[in-house]
Amino acid sequence: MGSKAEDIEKYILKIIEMSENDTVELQRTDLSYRFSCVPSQINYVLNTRFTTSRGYIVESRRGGGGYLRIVKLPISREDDILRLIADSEGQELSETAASGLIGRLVEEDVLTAREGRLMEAVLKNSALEQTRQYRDLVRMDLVRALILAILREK
Amino acid sequence: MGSKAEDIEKYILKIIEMSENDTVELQRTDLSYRFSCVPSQINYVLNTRFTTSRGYIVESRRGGGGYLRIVKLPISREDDILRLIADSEGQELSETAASGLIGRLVEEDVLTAREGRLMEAVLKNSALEQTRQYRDLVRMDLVRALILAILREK
DNA sequence: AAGGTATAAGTCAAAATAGGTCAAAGGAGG
DNA sequence: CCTCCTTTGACCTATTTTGACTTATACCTT
Repeated sequence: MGSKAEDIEKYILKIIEMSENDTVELQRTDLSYRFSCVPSQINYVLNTRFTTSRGYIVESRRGGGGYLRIVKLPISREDDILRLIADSEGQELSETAASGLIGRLVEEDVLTAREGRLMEAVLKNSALEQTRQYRDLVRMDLVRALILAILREK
Repeated sequence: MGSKAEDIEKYILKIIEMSENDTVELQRTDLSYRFSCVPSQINYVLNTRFTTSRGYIVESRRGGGGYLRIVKLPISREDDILRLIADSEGQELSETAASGLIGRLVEEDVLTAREGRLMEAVLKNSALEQTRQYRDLVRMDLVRALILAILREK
């Protein structure tokens, strides 16, 4: 018995499929009309199906001319590190671990040496001073954002 | 569907691009006619997009023969950057302002385009989710760490 | 020179537009 | 009935659009 959420998922998958560049932009209200559901069900579908761990990025903008943009990342054929990171929601990352990770990314030529240095600077405890007890969580978030940005470049 | 504000922004960017000396002078009423909007929407676009953090200065004159003059600031010298961080302690930096700043650093070849993209990703609200009410402070810290790292290279 | 009028831009806040969050209610299967 | 997923709605936040009111400058008339 297919749920509405599933239908919406399939519809989005279909239009991503049809798009070149694996990116699709749509409006939440339009979609909710098309499927006769409340707008927030669209968020439900996005949150449960189009997650980073499944290889999607969802961006949005509110207000006039607002939109939802769903980007499918070419994640399947990437190496293990990247995959791991994309799936790191809620995990922590110490300064040392981050530094090691960045180092590996540089060694594997995912980042240039300079990119590595700049990222390390930003990931240092001293830069995350204000976040105190959350800093290892925040650091993980920053690294994830970094990795997603890299993946996004295709 | 992009917003009207975006269209207006693009139009202004285009004519600045075409101008030599990166200066453009136009009339608010003309623009509002061209885009079928109220005049004050032009101010909205100027205030939200052509900000100093993005490297623009807007001057104007009222009354007969009035005008809006938008100047794109020339490449800044190194001490501009220094000054920027010098008095950034405890300051806040919004996502928009950060994005404008990074854009400028890229234009000035302080950062490569890719470095800029990666930094922007890390400075996004979505990456700073956990910090919530401190996020503009944290963002400033991150940018300061970035700039200090750049300065240290030399 | 003073004052009035037309012209043009500025300010500010309300309204409109659009997406986000969260938690309660509903429903299917074990 | 218990659990998990889905559906729904009330309330929140962000961004843009609009308009009423204000201020500045130029020009014309006396």
